[in-house]
Amino acid sequence: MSITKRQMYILKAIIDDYILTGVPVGSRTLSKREDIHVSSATIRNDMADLEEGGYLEQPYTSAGRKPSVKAYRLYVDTLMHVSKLSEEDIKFVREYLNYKLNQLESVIDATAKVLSELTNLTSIVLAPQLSRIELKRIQIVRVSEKKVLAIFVFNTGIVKDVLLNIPRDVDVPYLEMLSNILTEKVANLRLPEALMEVRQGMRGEMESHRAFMEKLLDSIVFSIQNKSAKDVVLGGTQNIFNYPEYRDVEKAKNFLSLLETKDTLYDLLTRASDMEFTVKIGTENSIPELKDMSIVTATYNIGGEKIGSFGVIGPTRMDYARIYSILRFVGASINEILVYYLNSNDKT
Amino acid sequence: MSITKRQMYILKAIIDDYILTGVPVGSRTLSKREDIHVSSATIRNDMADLEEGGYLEQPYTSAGRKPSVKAYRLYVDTLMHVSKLSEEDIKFVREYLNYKLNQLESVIDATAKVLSELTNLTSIVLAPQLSRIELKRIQIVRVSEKKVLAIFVFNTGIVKDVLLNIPRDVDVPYLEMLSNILTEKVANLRLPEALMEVRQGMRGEMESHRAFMEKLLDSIVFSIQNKSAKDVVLGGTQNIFNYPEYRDVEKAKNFLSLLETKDTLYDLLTRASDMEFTVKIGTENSIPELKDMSIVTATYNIGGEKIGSFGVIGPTRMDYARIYSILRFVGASINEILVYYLNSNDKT
DNA sequence: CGTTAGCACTCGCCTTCAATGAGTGCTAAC
DNA sequence: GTTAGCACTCATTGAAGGCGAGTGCTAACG
Repeated sequence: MSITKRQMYILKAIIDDYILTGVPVGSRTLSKREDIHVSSATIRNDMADLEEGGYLEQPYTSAGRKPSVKAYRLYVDTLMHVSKLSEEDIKFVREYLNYKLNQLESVIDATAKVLSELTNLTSIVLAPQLSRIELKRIQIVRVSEKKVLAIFVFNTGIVKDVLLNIPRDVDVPYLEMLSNILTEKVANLRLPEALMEVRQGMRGEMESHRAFMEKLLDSIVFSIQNKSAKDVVLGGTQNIFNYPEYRDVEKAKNFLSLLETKDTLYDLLTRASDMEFTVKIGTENSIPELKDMSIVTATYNIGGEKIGSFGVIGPTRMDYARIYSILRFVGASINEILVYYLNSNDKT
Repeated sequence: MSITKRQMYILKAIIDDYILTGVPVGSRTLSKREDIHVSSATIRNDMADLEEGGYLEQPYTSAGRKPSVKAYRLYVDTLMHVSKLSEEDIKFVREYLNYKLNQLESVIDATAKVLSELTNLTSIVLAPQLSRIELKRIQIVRVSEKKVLAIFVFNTGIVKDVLLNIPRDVDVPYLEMLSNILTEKVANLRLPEALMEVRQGMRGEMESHRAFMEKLLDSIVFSIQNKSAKDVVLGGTQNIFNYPEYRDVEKAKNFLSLLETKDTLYDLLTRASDMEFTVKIGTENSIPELKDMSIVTATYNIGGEKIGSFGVIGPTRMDYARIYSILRFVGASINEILVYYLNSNDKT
């Protein structure tokens, strides 16, 4: 059973219409469109075929048809027409992202905001994954009697620090020495390897160093691992209310609760961190709660390294074409900004 | 027109019942209570009096009565019976707060969580207000060719840092000198005064220092000011759905949107930062959107200094007595934890 | 005079029911 | 292969009516 060209055209028309309105579309509505010159009866026949092929679904006996997951998949893969972003949108992204350029986190926040504003969906942004970046240097600074600040400088220019309470006072030269030892061991390694290297490489060192370093490492491991929840920034969580099909309090509540368990979102995004783009439609998601939601993600880079990802989540009937171009442009913009902000040519 | 003792008792009964159920309470319901020995007719008479006195309201002609803002105010000020927190609750708070004790922010997050869990309301927690704490030291550390980390150590033991891009490379001794000059100028001053002091005290210094310091200061001012939104942490934002009266999507949406504009919440909390406890009931709030919500706040201290506040926000019919004791206990716990965590006896 | 029983009345809420209309499938004709 | 026509389906809408919780008022009672 093959699909005719006209049927394909009708399918696309149905998807477009359904994405726009969220209401199952009927044959008569379609037949009135200017670009369709066949009668409603003909369309009905085609629709019946498409339904048989698994591309359309009927919510109930005499409602119109709505696209199935299979249809959306086809749409995303081949049918949809990705147009350029409008001048306004481009301007909006540029201004918003540049305006907020003072801290790394602000870029993340601004991205979330921009995405949700442009797409009218809930946006998810994952902060740069430090475990993917090579370390350049570790520097330990004495802050007060029992506190030191461990500063991690990464090759991309990102700087991260952790405040640590230490059991006893240490003097500055000792910390400097420690910094040097650590830096030597970890330079050009990624965090996971660096941790292993230090743990193993410590065997030969003095016992007093060892205890201190262990504590240092533990704290770091803890604060890195513990970041999973913190690393996910959301935008436009209320946007779901714009969709009539989520006017139901129960449904909306479910969705919003899902967003609160950021670990799930974190997993979704990290898992997608290797692909430039991913589109998960409805049941294609492994998570049952997401069975009628879609997630579209993209990644952003520093120096060619994919270090984080971002995307949107919403009803399956989202405007994939538009979202695709938005994500593409926003991703490119983030790259630009990060390169500029982090001054990544800095190779001291 | 004075209120009899029995009327007061009935009023309290009505408030208690309404807080529990959210349904306007009728005379018959009350007359069936074991602690009330008068007939429904008598109660009706009393209710009529209380309504005249402005303590009760009728949603519509033949519904039961519900408490007015005036009634809640009376309840909070004199009527309510604040009991001790249950052992379970105490244990819950202790465990949760202590479990999360690794970073200052975690304490804030944990507080938000604990509050929302215990109260079933949305909690708001304000991070420590750095502008209220005296500085101890400023330390500037070179991180890479064009980046320095400005570390602010406060008297309470809190440490805050800002990453700054600098126009040209500077050497370590210069930064050390700068750190010393700055520290000397700002020690024991609060941030606002410190800024003024540095701005004015710079007049005599070398031009080259001046430019650098100005940049430093600007960045700090920016990052402190810009914190307003970041400094507010929410918990249990979905809890509003537990209240039948907020089953209406429109209402819930309004509430949730309000929570998104964190600046408003920030203002509310900072304004309440001087009072150990505040209770704003319904229209007592200056913000019209909050006209049928109540906000209860408390403060937490470090070394006797009120440095932050936290509280809950929800429908006017909240369990003020319970909330009061929860806030009191949580406040005390935060103090303990902060003192311990920050090692505030550290007076280097 | 405070309290109580009784009764008519009000009004939101729920259920029922029929009308509406968008949409389909099928058949017969073009 | 396409179209017109027609009978049928079914969610949605709105009106009607019953239900019941609750009130206000009046009269009687101790």
